Amino acid sequence: MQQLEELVASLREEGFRITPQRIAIVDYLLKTEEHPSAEHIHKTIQKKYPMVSLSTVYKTLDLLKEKKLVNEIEVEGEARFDAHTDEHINLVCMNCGKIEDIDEDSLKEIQNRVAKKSKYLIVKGSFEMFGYCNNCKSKFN
Amino acid sequence: MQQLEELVASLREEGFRITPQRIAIVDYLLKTEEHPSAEHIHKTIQKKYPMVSLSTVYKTLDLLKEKKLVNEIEVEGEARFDAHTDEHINLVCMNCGKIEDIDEDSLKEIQNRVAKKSKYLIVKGSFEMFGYCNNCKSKFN
DNA sequence: TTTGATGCAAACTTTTTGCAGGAAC
DNA sequence: GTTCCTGCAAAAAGTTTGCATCAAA
Repeated sequence: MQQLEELVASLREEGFRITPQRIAIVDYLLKTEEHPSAEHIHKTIQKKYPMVSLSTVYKTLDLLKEKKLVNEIEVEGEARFDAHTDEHINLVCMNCGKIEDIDEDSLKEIQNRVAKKSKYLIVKGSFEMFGYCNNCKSKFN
Repeated sequence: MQQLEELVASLREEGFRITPQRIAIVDYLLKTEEHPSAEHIHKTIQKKYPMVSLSTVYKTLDLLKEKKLVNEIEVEGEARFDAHTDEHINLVCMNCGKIEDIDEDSLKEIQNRVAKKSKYLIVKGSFEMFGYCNNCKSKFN
């Protein structure tokens, strides 16, 4: 988990200006485990910082994605964001919508095998698994 | 790979009507390896069958998804469709946009491990890997 | 003949863009 | 003071929906 100060420093070093809006967005992304959508980020940080527009959220997320400081995953036609940039599997609960991360040591191994088999140069993997979480699964057995 | 006749029979058995539009869509999906978008399906089959509207494509895709006769994957905010419903890894070339399938025997094993670790009931996995295909990769080394 | 399917147009959702004003440097 | 960023409003892109018409059964 990165610290706010580190991320802000990275942005400053790249020549980007540090604005209250950017701090609010980055701060929230680092603290949450929710894999929020742009809309959700916007609504949440508006409680604390009412002066952040949705388009600024989108523009900041683009910036952070480009600098590899956040990852984007797609769930049901909506982009969701995650400042935990280590490779992991996203587990999506099809009932309550929760997204959980799982570190999975064998991911790298799979990527290597696929690379060998396909002759692709693999840059990243996106692993989403869908199912029912521990709380919800009793309803679907 | 399923045959057109089988798929059409499945639909008929479920009580759905067999229309020229549905045949055109299903026929194209079975023949292509392109993982087309709805828009692309529409454009392509219009050459042969000019009387297919985009909303019918969407409605038919919804039907096929529901009946598990096609899978949907998201690439860059757009839904892409695939009649190859066996579990596999989708390899997306970040240069030319091609999507290739790879059967990967260890997928099931990974799913089992993740299920055990997370206590989730895993229903399906979506595995996309992004990189550069054999033709494009020389440009990115 | 009786549904269910089609196709248009309009609505909706998520994301992107242009630009004038404002804030960071 | 200069340049980059913000936020509005408008547009774009992808998808869904309502409804009158049409065709499969």
